[in-house]
Formats: sequence, C-alpha cells, structure tokens
Amino acid sequence: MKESVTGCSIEEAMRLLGGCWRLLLVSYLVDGPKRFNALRRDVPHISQRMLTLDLRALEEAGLVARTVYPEVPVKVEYALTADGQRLLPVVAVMKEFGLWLKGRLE
Amino acid sequence: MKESVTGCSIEEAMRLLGGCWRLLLVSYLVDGPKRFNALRRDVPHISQRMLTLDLRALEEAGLVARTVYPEVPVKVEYALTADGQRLLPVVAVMKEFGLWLKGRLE
DNA sequence: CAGTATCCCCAGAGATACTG
DNA sequence: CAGTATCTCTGGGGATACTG
Repeated sequence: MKESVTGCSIEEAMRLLGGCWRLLLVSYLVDGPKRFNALRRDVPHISQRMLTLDLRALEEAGLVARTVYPEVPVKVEYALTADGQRLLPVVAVMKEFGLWLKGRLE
Repeated sequence: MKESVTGCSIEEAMRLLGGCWRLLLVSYLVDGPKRFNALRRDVPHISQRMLTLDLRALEEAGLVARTVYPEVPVKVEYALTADGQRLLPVVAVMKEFGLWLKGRLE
C-alpha cells in the first residue's frame, strides 16, 4: 500500500502502526521511559536503523517524546506522550489477540 | 521483519495483521458475508492479487471462511469464522484510534 | 465471477562502518 | 551512548493478461 486515498480510519491507523515493530515498541514504553539501547535489548531482532526510523515516525506523529539529556555520554529517553496513551487500548487488544493466536497452536 | 524469533504475542499478531489491508478487509466482513468483488469495491485500491493473497492468509489462519456456491457464474462468499470474531475488538479499537488520528489533523 | 499466471520494479529493510 | 551514512538486496506488491 502506498498512500491513503480513501482516508478510511483503519487504513490511517494501520499505515502508522503497520510494520511489525512500532506497536511492539510502544508496548515496551507503557511502563515508563526507556533509553535507546534498552529498547534494542527489548527487541533484539530490530536493526538499529529500523529502531531509529520507527521511533522517529512515532515521534513525528506526536505519540512518543524524545528527551535528550546532555550528559557525557549522551542519554536519550523515549516516552509515550499523552496522545501516545491512546495506543494503550490498541496494544492491550493486540496482545490479547496475539496470546490467543499462540495458544491456539497447541 | 522476516520471522518471529521472540515469539512475542504482539509480534505474532502483527505478523498476521501486518500490511494495511487485512484488518481493513475484516472490518468489511463484520456485517456479514461478502463476495469477492464486493470486497474489491469496498477497498478500491487493493490489487486483485493482494486481495486474494490476504483473504487466503486470513482463511489459512482460520479467521475467515470461504464458501463456494457452484452456480453459474460461480459465487464465492467470505465470512468471519467464530475465531475470526476475536478480531472484532481489534477492529473496533483500531478504528477508534484511526478516527482520533484523522480528527487531530484539523 | 473469481480468481491464476507472469513479469517487473522499487521502497523497505539488513549489514556494516563511522561519529558527535 | 545514540545515533548517521552507505551500500546492497530481496521480496512485497503493482499491472496486465488469461481462464474455469
């Protein structure tokens, strides 16, 4: 899918959350701010490049805030914004569905 | 993302629902069975190929049932299975989020 | 009507190396 | 530590034409 033409709301949402990583990243931010490398550890199979790009996208959408602490070495924290909290139901529902999916395999 | 290694539930769910179209297709099936070309009309920008592939994937996952009526010309209906009903909360939540996303632009 | 079958292409993503 | 910068490649997906 290239770009929205219909303007359908699900389409919009899926465009932003499409790609497997973004919702996953958000799910790791629900318990509070995390640093870049902490997220890398949480999601070991994401490439550094994708982690950066996905975080930037979420930031641009106003769902995640990026805070730089000018220490040495630099410290950067990512946190859900108030708007980002709106993703919590999405994360919850998706996690529940995923659990069911997995449980069904046995 | 190629394949799941973590087995994280959100990852599983997003692998199945990833790609913008699948949840969208499901959302058009909530009101009852639909025929192939009806879905094409609902989602005008999906290619025929992708529509087929996505429906097959949902079918293989047991979320959508495909029924062929051997009339002439053939009639094929797609419907949510009992398992597929588990997607309803996902669809609902995603639609709500999408609506909020769109509303925020003004 | 409801699909296959092909061909083709490019953007999305991995790997690696470098830097403020 | 938290990123850029490149370079590369592949497979997801579009367009088109054909068929039971």
